Amino acid sequence: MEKQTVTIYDVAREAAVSMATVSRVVNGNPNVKPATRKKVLAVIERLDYRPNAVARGLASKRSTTVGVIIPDVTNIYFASLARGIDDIAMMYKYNIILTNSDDAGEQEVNVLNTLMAKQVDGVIFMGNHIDDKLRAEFKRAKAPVVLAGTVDPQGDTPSVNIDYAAAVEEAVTNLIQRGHKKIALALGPLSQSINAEYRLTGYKRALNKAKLPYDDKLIYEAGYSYDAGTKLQPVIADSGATAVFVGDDEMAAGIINASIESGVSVPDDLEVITSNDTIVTQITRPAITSITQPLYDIGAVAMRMLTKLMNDKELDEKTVTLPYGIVRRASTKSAE
Amino acid sequence: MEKQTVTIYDVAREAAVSMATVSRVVNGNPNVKPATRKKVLAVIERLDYRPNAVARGLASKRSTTVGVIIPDVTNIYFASLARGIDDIAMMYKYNIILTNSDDAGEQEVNVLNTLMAKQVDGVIFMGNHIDDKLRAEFKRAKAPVVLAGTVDPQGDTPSVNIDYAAAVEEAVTNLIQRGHKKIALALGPLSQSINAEYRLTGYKRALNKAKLPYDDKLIYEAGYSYDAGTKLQPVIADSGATAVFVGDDEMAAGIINASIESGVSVPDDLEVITSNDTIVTQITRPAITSITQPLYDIGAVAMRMLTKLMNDKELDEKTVTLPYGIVRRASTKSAE
DNA sequence: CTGAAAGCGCTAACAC
DNA sequence: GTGTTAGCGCTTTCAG
Repeated sequence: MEKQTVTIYDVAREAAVSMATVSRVVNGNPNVKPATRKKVLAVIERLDYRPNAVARGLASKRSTTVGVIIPDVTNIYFASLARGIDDIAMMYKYNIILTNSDDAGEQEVNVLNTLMAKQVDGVIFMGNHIDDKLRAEFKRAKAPVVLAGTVDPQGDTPSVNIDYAAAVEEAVTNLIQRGHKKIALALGPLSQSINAEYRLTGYKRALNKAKLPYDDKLIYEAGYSYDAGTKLQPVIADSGATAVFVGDDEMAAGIINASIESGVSVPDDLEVITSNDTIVTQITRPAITSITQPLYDIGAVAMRMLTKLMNDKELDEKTVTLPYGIVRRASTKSAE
Repeated sequence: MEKQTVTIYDVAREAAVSMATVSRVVNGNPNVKPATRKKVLAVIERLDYRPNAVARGLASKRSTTVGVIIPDVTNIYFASLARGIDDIAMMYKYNIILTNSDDAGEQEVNVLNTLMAKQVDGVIFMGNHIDDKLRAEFKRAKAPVVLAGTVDPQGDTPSVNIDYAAAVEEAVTNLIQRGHKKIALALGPLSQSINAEYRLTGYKRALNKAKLPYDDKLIYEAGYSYDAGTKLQPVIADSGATAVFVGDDEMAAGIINASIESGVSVPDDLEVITSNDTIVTQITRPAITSITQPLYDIGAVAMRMLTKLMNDKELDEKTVTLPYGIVRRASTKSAE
């Protein structure tokens, strides 16, 4: 009971025109007499003809699909970017091939290659770290690549981000102004440049400006998860820190809940500021003060840039920096 | 500076064999003498040849990509399913074209059509409701469709779910056994069969078994969000209900936080049970008792079923029901 | 075990 | 405006 597929040829025959003409009306080419267009459209309707995108892709060398590499769809931060990406893609009639990479370099390279094999017209890459191998693959790829919510210190690849260093600097400066001397920094792996080169830099700058000493015992490396946060909390408590900047919302939630359960008051004994302003920051009690990022827009802007690149247009700026904010909630004390 | 693409023809020429032979070695067809295979492989390596999946798709009529329709990637429940889907897909060498539908019927139909145009070999559909229009499209589609975490009361389409009615019945029965007489039910739109036909049914069955009266004033319809929960809470409080079953974790979190902030103690004044056991249930204080669902597996099993269908194999069962559980947390009192 | 050749369904010059 | 004609890069009979 295989369903019969009707092709452009069938339409051409029934409408008594050539394939070329049918192709023209399907693609909205203006060089068709209204009468013929109407006739063809009628046949298309009657036969319920749907163009085969694969054939079209082979002939035109454009697949109207873009690859999206994401560490894990289940991560709300990246999923939010993905939503922005998909909405804009859809607006421009592109589809998204979405693949999870688990942030693993090898997997990222693999995935990139299968995407190229599928002839995607471009790719949007999200990840926590970019190494030389990956950078080389990006260059080698015959389709443009844009980074979303992902930093590359080398800056070769077009990207959309906020100024992570400045955001952390501002948050930590806030903390310092409220009198804190020992401020902990809880990050994901320091092997990732977002942590080692951006967040840490912002933290150091804030300390520096205030002439506070830098103590690497206050820097903590943990996983991006709630459990990582609960495990880290006692260590932070032991350090004597009275405030902590956290690189991930779930981790921050873990730190807060573990603090309270062990009798450490937030914000009285420990102020907490986190990074991504996901829904988690509103659910905890106290709710968490956070850097705010235009997550959806980061994805959306990245996709817009990609459409330009796919059409061989110039980019106004290669490295786009979107504005961030800081939203105060109950995990920090009010300013003096 | 267009990158030159090397084709199967180039490989054939360089290896002094026919395209057919190259095709055979690329596809692992055993009918190739080891020596020739080796020779071809060497050339492939040297030329850095990568098969063009689009051309392959056109010739073979299999794109090795499946479409995934999801209400919103940003929704952790569906994203978890998507992760299971992608992992299994990858295992079977399929890629995923992911599209957001916002649960909107029209958009779902559109998206399904563009997926078919892209010649996907199958599609996995996730959504909160299936209407006749959609059902008709599923039938009309020339590629198989499997529902994941999505019920269709008609049961025509293969699907993977838990027994939502039984789960709610068990949860509510629990509540009843602890002495509750007025148990509220907070659901998403009753226009969706998951709510109107499954959860509500389970709720009624529990009441019935316990010979408790059914009062439709205790049934609340709200959005799947934290804010919807905070807005709903005062209404529930006014109703005099001493317990509530909630259909969405974020909504439950909203109810809990709003309760506590308005002086209603959870679980003493109001016991709360929710549905999806997402990370949210662990972050609130009190943490939320929940039905547990094998989210990842629902996606994974759905994808496994789809691979069978795509290879014209029979399904052992068309409607798969995976086991659920109930995990007790602090939002409910311990059993007597 | 290998090759020749005919498409897959569509686009894109190029004529007319 | 419209038709003709090559392919796009690969799979797949069908011979041999």
